[in-house]
Amino acid sequence: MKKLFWFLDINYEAKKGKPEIWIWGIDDQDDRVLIVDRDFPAYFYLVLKEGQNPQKLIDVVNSRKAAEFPSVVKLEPGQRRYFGKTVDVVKVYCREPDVIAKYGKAVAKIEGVKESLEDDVRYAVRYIIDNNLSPCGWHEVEVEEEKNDLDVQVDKLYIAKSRPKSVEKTGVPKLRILAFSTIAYSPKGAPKADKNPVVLISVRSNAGEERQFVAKNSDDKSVLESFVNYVRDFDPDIITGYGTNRQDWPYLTVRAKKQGVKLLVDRADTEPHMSVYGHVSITGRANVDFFDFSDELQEVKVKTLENVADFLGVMKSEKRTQIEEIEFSTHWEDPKKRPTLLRFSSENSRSVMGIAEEMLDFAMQLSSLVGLPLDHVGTAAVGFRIESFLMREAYKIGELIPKRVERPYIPYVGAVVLAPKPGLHENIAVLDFKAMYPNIMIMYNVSPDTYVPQSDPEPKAGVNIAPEVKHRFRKEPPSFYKEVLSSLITSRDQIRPKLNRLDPKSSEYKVLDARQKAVKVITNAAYGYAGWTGARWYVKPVAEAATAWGRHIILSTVDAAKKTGLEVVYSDTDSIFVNNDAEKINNLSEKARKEIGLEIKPDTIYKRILFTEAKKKYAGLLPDGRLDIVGLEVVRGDWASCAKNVQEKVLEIILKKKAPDEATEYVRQYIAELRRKRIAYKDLIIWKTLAKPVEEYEVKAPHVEAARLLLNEGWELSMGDKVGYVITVGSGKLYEKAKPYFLTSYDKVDVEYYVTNQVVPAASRILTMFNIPEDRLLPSKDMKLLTDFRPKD
DNA sequence: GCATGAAAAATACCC
DNA sequence: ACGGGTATTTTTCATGCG
Repeated sequence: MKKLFWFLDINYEAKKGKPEIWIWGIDDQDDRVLIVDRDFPAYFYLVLKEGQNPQKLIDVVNSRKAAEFPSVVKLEPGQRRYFGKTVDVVKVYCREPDVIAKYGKAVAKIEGVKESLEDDVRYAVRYIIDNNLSPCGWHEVEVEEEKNDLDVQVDKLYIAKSRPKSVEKTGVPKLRILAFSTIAYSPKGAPKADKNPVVLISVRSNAGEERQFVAKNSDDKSVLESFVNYVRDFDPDIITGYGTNRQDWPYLTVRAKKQGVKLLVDRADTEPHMSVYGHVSITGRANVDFFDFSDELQEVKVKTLENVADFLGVMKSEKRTQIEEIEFSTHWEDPKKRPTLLRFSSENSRSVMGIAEEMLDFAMQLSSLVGLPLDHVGTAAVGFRIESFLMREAYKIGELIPKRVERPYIPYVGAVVLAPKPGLHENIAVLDFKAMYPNIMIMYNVSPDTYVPQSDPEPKAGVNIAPEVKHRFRKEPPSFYKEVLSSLITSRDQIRPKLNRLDPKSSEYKVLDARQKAVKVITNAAYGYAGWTGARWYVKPVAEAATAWGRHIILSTVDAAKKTGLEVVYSDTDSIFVNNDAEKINNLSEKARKEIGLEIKPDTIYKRILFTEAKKKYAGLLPDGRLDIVGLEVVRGDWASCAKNVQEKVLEIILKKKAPDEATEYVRQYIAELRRKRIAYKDLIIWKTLAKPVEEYEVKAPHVEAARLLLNEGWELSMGDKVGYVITVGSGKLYEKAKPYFLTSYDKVDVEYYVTNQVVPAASRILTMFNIPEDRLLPSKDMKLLTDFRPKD
């Protein structure tokens, strides 16, 4: 019979020495199904040296089969492409997927064999690639129903009688989604899984059901058991949380072991386990940690659950309960405070569900586009997402997948940035080339498979030669990147008009918009991937040529703009800022289309814009009255809010009223308030990322010393964590005065540091442009305050 | 021994 | 664990003074 199903998860099992692919899905009857494919061969390729006879090599492998390669079941000669060149290969089929890495290595040493390829492609990945499956997409497969004697939690179990095939059907079945959040308790310091219990687990389903499992007498055995029972009972397709891959799951795993509870939350009667890219795998369900998608939200600087939820406008109807981690213990211990902790935890699980509602579509579209299962795609770094996408595309055109190899890093020249004309400018248009690098690669056929090394003769069809660097790329046939990027751009162009016809609140709109975003992310990252030394398809000249053409294009555009009579006040990479003269702009864009072959169009219009001397920093007033602030302290996460708020206000006064004196007065007032400690404590916190383990730092930096204090108190910190600190009074170096904000208090804060090193520099950056020296920003001693309220902390 | 300034380390931004 | 270009702060180191 034919079965239609939506792809949720995939895993590989070895049953009695025979590999099985298990695909977990949901069918069009809303049944949860497991489809088992027992008939998919593992394989890798041998690439032959030029002029070798494939049959000879097949004979050699066969003769050594009994001793060395017992798992080989078939050897098949053929041809593939490798970096655009046709090569002779032998496809080596093996009974067990686990041997291919080992066999590949051994067989590569045989005389006449150049190398082995694709022996580093995992079995389940292989299955997705070869069958062109789309995670989070619909498929059709010929199946036979089988009795469920595998003890898996599904409605139906099927054996695949054909390979699944992706079908056009859109939409997502009615999924059961479970959000959860946990709270652990330790009397002092950060909770440690080996001794401190999980006293509270809050769950929330997408049907709106809310539950809390609360420990009695700080014993978490029943909490764990109830949680496991609830999960099994609710049987979610997606289990989601925030920070669960790094925090909750590992913690729960240790607690469960400690308490002798089996954490059987999956559909196959096994416990959660670590999988590739540092994600926790829960067989048969998708474990999605939205912290892994928080990079997408560049505006959110400190990626806490609260900040992300607030940014997305989740939980807007109510005031949030805020409890610092350090206060969990007192809240748990105090019967009066405990209800607040329970409320806090419940709000957390609701925030997670809210975030899921906002971001799950994107996660699914990305998963479906790049071919990584939903639970993997979040933890995979950008480079691996693209690579996964490219591996699928390569298979379709018979291009072999290069091995991952370590290479030295050699820098190359990137884009041009022109010095801005400092000061205020009125009515400025930003013209930019849309998707410049992808379009360059398409136009000049720039790709790993079309690159012609210096030593190679020029191909018949001719070459495109990059300016400056002189790298050559075959004009024909259409390159790998060209095909891939063109189809991405086309698919996005097809989505956009559809969006205009839909209600932005409809689910159809949300899905399409998410698709469009996923496509954009992948398209834009292709250039960066090309220049990444870790890439399988790394070819430095590809990235180097793209930027060389980019420089050439933007510089000739700047030139043309000037000739047309436009004044260019700034330019960065693919954009030029000019006076908003519609006719001249039209001329220019017409000229660019004809002479360069790329489209340059007005994007943003600024009623007024301010540049300082610095590149990559400016602030503009938009037609609707909003400010667009770029690069300045206001948009940086590593400045205290007090400095950012003041700078923003200064910019607003300058851009809207052109009143530097008023702005100066504002700063003076603010500083007077700050010196009286009337500015909120949280506005003094400076957040910085811990980019490596504390021990590896070569210098004593404030945030590193603050991190050290946290570690001494038993808090856990790892790479990528943000450290929030304040500067306290005292003598010596700055790093000696930096303290984690929740281990000190306002009365110890050195407000003069914030005046001198935060507020004044941030304000001065702008006001210097209007000849206002720093000392004019400092209030006189007897300055009267406009406001007079009691200090708050 | 110490002030001074340049260099290095570190971070976060822009596109 | 996608690129290079850029600004900025703080620490660290080298230098020269007397």
